[in-house]
Amino acid sequence: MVGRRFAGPTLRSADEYRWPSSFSGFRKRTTARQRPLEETGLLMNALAQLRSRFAKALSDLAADPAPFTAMVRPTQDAKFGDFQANFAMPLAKQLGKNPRDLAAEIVGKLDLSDLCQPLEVAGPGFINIRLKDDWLTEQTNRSVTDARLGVEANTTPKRIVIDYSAPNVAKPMHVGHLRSTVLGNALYRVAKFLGHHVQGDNHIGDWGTQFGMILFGYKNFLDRAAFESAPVTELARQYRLVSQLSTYHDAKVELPKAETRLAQLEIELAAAEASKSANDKNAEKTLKKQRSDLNEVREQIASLKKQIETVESSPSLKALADAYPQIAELARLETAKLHAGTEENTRLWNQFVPQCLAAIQGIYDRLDIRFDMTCGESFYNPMLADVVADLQAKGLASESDGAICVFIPGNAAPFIVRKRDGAFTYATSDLATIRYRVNVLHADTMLYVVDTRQSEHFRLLFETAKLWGYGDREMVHVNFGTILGKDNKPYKTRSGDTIGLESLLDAAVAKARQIVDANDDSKPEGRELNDDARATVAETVGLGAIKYADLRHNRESDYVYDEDKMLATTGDTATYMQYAYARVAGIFRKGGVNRETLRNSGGRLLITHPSERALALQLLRFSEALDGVLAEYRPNILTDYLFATANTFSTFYQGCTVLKEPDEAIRTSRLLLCDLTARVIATGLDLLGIKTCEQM
RNA sequence: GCGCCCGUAGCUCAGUUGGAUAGAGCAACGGAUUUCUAAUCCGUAGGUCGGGGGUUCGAAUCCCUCCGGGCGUGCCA
Repeated sequence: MVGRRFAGPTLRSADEYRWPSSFSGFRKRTTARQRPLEETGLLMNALAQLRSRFAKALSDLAADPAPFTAMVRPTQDAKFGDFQANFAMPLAKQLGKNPRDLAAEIVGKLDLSDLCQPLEVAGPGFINIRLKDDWLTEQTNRSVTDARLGVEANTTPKRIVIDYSAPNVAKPMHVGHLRSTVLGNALYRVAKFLGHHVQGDNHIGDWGTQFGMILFGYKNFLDRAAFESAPVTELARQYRLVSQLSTYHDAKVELPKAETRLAQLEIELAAAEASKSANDKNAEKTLKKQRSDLNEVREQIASLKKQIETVESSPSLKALADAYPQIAELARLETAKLHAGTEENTRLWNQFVPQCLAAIQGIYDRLDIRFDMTCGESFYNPMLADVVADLQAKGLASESDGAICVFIPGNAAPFIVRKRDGAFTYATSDLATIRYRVNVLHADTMLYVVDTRQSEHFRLLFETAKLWGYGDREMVHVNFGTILGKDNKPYKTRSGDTIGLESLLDAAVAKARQIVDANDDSKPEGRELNDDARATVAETVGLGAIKYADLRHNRESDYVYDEDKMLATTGDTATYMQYAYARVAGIFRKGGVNRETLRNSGGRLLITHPSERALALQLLRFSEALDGVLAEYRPNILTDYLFATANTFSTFYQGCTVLKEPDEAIRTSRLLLCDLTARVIATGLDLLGIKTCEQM
């Protein structure tokens, strides 16, 4: 299971975590808040502008025009124009009118002549909208000189806390941390770019049983020399060792039980098969279930045997296992002592945590992942007793079977905030976190970028938080699916171990290097990149491939980790976008064009070819794509957009000469399009946490 | 047992919350190049949106049911 949640190293004052008083780049925008959007002159999002116009026309037809203006959207097929309004049918029904007549009526009282060509009513009452080239060129000209590429910062920014990555710092990060980290970071960047006040919070695991294992290993099995030269590696080895021994003893106990159960299931199945009468659907179903249970137990047994075999095949491991039959209990004891605040364990913990964090930071640096705060379990630990007491005082939590639980109507499982043994759970910690995020950070919205398998936990958590008095805040479980191997099972090594994140990155970069080498070697005029440059490109391409593959899927789907596909040089991959960017960069390099000068040259966009219009329109839709990402926390909307943008550019570049264009005004216009394309692609990729190269 | 999720082209996946003739990529096939970077572009073919029923102007999308698969499920996080 993916690690998640565990607390900040040392207790820090709340002051450190207050919202920054200044958000440079956003403040100016917020002053425009009260003015109608069109009057600010900043609004370039065509869709928002159209909706706003339609809202006026609908104001005396519908009490609340919002749901209807939401039905103004980009067309799916260019033959219907650029946008379409689909509200006439439902609105006509509500008003008891004919939809086509209503559409015509609205078209009649709407003057959009500055924006688009005359509106057309089609089919049962669709209103088709096609932007005027004049308006398109005007907007594009504005974007060219706009640092924000025509994307308006939100006029009513929210305070958003995004909880992502959240590894257990006691062990190396693995493939299971990839999605939360990559997805969370992309959402973080997009939300920030759109003007929200965002706090990226790494809710690390630094207070749980894993630390007990490290402490036990350190005290009993430490290789002092190894620890002194590479402390984190040695601590990770200790964790693995203790965990392995403890698993071994568990497996020894579990194996006979599983075998008994297997035998029993086999007998039951045989009996059921013998007595089954033909065409009995219920019996068929039961049999199926039994076979599936049987398989499950067989797999469990195989896994247990493997765990046992691993230890017993190594004399040294076996000796350790025999010497410490109670190792799990002993490790738990170390955890308990840490929680109780004994001098030695506290001192060791204070020594280890910063070292572990520094190691993890190495991966974050490489992946360019940013957080504003790192508060995990240890940070919230002192608040937990009070959380439980408060829940009890308010009558929300009660004792059941020795544990303190919150029962949410409609949910069979209780939300356990204190175990029978008195220990708190991550439920308690999550509640303390919500209270902190609301009371101290003043969060309006709290996002949890966590594996979908924990959705039940979050349902209970949010329900409990609502009852507790935080119902006015938005809490969203931004859930995501599992990364699978090619066998369609959760991605593991052949021997069944989880895959370390570092080695995953290295493998992708190494593969990218081969591609970069092959491509550069085959250039008509010989290689262009020295070894250092190739290494940089390979790092950019390799890491970009991993991130993009993760982000381009609908987050809720599982997906198969396939290095060949994610690093393919054709198709919907980061490489394709990075290449599109490098091509544009090459145009400026080759033409000796200073892009800054170009932008301020006063040159205007001229539409002389369909692919120029298509590209300009596509570039103006950047803002729509970003809004789409945040509407449902789906970065794949941005990957789709970027792929379409790169594709539209390639088509344009195929059909339109740029540097070789003899007409200077047209050449300038096309250079402006190239410049804008490069900036949109680079910015879009950057918002996904993906880098670009000037040359590749 | 109960709960949640999924099933879309040969493969991998989108599908803007109910809109027009369901879209991409890969693979396949056909075409474009004395390359402003071909890591490219254009085109062709490929579908009972798991099956059935229902709701309505209109369904891949909402409801019911069946089939197939995944995940979770009282003291791990």
